[in-house]
Amino acid sequence: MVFSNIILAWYGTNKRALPWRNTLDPYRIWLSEIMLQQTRVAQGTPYYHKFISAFPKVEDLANADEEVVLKLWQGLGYYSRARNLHATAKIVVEKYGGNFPNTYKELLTLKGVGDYTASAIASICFNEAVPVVDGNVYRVLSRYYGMDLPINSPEGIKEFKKLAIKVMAPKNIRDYNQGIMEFGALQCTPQKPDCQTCPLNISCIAYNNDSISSLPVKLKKTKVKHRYFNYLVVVDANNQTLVQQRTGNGIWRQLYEFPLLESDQEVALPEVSKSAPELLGVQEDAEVYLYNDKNIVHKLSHQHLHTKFWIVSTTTILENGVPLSTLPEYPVPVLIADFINTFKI
DNA sequence: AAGCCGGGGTT
DNA sequence: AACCCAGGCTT
Repeated sequence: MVFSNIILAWYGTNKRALPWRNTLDPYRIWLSEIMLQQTRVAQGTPYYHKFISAFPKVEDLANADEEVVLKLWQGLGYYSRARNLHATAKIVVEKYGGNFPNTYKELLTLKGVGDYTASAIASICFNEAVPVVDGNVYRVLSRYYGMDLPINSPEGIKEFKKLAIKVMAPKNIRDYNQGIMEFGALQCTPQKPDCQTCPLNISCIAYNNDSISSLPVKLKKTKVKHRYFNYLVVVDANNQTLVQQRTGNGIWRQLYEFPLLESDQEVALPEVSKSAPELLGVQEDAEVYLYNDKNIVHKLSHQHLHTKFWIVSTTTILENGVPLSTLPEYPVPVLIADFINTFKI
């Protein structure tokens, strides 16, 4: 039996009933694919429902305020996906009359749509014979065909794409693409794959070489950078505080946070008491105290944020202050959302 | 070609 | 603590 036929057969009996599997609507498929980039199905699914409910059609998403989109995206991470999602919705409405492009090549021009996502939409919605090569596919192909090229090297990317084209099922690419990904997610898992019940084990090179655990090969590891965040949570006599929007190219662009004092190392109370009032534009006699006794270490994939929240209580009435009660309306990073949820004066 | 961009689940 | 997740963009 051929590889692709086994994948198709396996998919037929093992596929999950996922919310985006009952439609071929490009809007819904696109939305699900963007949300699932580097994101597990279980984590993305609630967001898919929220978005479909808030924005049933691409026009609804295009017409929404960016801040509303970011707020709905809050907690899902990689927030550039939300900004690109919104931009692409506008393009689809304005340039394509509300209809998504129907070819891999044209889909590739959309913001936030790369090789994988263009292939996924083209194959699932339009049955175009282009293979998806995501993390699941790298794993399945590297093991079954014994490919030990690093999956994140330029040669590896090229060779795995060639192999993926060679072994795909062009006549039923829609099910094959979803099938090989589902197979990677459920059967050929990163750790402890279920090789005993695997329909491909007899001809799987890695299984027969006992090299399952060493495939796929991936280069380098991300070095974690340590940063020290001091958030200044000012509270004035009217229960107002200050928030600001992050700019630049770093983390959490366009999300909101409290005024931030970043330092190379830990900062102590006297230093904060001295600099906070002027930085916030409040009176010198403001009362400053540390809210969290121990550092909150917020872990991103490439940064550890050692965070202290400082409460700055002042009699000054903030001119640009916002009521504390409105904080839940702002799109914020999880680090800030967690604080807001527990903060009681 | 390499680095950056989140948050959460598994082991 | 390390690894990975239905990757893409920037430099």
